Amino acid sequence: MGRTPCCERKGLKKGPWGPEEDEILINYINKHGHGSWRSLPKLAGLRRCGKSCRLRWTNYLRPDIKRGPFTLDEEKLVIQLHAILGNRWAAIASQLPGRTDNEIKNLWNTHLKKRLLCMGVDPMTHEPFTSGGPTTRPRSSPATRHMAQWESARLEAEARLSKGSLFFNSPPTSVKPDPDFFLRLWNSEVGESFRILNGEAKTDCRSPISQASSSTKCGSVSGVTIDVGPIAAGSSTPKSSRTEDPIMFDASFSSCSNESEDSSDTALQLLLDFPINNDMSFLEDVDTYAKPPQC
DNA sequence: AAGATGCACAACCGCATTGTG
DNA sequence: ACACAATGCGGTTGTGCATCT
Repeated sequence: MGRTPCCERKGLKKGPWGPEEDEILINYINKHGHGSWRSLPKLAGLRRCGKSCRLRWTNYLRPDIKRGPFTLDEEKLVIQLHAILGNRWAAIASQLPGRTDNEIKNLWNTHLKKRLLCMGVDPMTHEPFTSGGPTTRPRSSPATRHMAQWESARLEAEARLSKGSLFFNSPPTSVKPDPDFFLRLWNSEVGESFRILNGEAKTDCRSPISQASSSTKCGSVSGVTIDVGPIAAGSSTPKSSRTEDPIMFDASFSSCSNESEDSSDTALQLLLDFPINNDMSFLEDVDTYAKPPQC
């Protein structure tokens, strides 16, 4: 019995949305909320499937969408978060207010990936390519070095995590670290310290977003205002990796046990090892690296 | 000026996960 | 505990626009 395709019904429109459809969708959601996406198109009078409506709303019509080009800081953040989280676009997007996973995915695939490649950094592993790699850029460039530093720190933390699965109360069989840990770390006071340090090192490393509003997600994360997350609460399950959860970190995390203290120290070290002085100047130097070796 | 090519972005598809009866 | 429906997510594709030849 296969799954029935969501748009299998005849008469459902596909392809680009027209302005009148947008208007219908916006009006309907403003008035009633989206409720069940499945039934929304029928109720709103749209000849679209619910999935298409949801996508259109979340990626394009939502009022809080921030349009326009990514700022340098946003790009930096995306790269840093990608190093931590991998292709978990939704999780990355949750750290960039007003940006959608789709948008970030596109940014990554069209710009950042290429740029890293040109720098001699493997966009998937964030490791520098060894000689013979697809780049001609010297291996010891600062950006490359920092990526390598970060990667090794990340690996170290992963190793520690798998070793210390007790920290998360996860079953011994669970060797795979929860990538959300890194996100929580990023959002924790440890991460805040890291950002502050970087902020001191550079005149102002806050993104324009957080400059504009201290209550952005980026800003709010620095408020280690405690929201006991599932991990911190010791109830981590695989399902907890869902990214809709507000990702806040329990400050008591660092004091739950000796082991966790140790983890916290390592975590701090991990973050401090990340590109010192937030040196991602290669991003600013787009022209220098924009053109691939044949790049 | 016209066709070819590349790029950016919106949208779709299918699988995974979660919710519910 | 199970089956099914609903939703979320990531990968991929299609299309329109800009630039190049």
